[in-house]
Amino acid sequence: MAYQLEKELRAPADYETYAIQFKALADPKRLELLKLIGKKGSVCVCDLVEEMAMPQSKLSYHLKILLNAGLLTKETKGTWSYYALESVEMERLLPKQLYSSLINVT
Amino acid sequence: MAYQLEKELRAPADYETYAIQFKALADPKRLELLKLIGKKGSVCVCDLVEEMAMPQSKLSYHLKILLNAGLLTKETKGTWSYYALESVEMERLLPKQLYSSLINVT
DNA sequence: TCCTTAAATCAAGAAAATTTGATTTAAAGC
DNA sequence: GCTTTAAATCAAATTTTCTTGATTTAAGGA
Repeated sequence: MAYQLEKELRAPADYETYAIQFKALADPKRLELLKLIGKKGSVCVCDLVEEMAMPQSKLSYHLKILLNAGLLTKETKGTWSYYALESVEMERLLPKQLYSSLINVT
Repeated sequence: MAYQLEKELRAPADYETYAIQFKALADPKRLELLKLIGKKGSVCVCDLVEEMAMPQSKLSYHLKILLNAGLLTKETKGTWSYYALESVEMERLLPKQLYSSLINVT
């Protein structure tokens, strides 16, 4: 009974988190972005601007969504920001087939 | 070379499909809805209206999104529509922890 | 300090998703 | 045929998300 109650209380919060993560993934452009980052390992925004053919502010917007969802890490060096996949979270969240298509693309 | 090309051509379409499915999952209310359907096994809309405390048109809207994403099945009997989880697709798409929280909830 | 470059943020407009209540469709019973 | 009930659809209003271009922040070099 206490166990059931605990489950009921915990579920909605978990769903919030999942919803944020799925929302981040719910865009073909952001999936492409993840793939590109996965392929390069660690990339600065300026490189992504060229490769994604996107304005810089737009890219920052989408990177922030992925970062907030816990799917990316960010490391700042000087004026550069380097983004990389948060592989543990990605692997936990994504179906195998998709996950392996996003990393180690040769 | 042909292999690489094939991958390039196939990827965007796959991302579209994944985006549709993740979008369907990107809402706490829809996740609750999936859980309720999973718990009941097979449910008509009229029962869901009561349990989800939602207007009927709103429910139909969300059910359609989940159905289009391939996450639900629909079977019509007379004037009733019965919805159930498309378990194979759900299991393929969802992280284990989430999947098992949505089915067989006692 | 001044200038340059990289990246984040902001504000306004555009587009997409959601909500609402009313209407329509369609099956079943009388 | 008429009525009732279940569910889908529609149109309008609202809310959320996305895009754009300009501005701001912050680090590094001359």
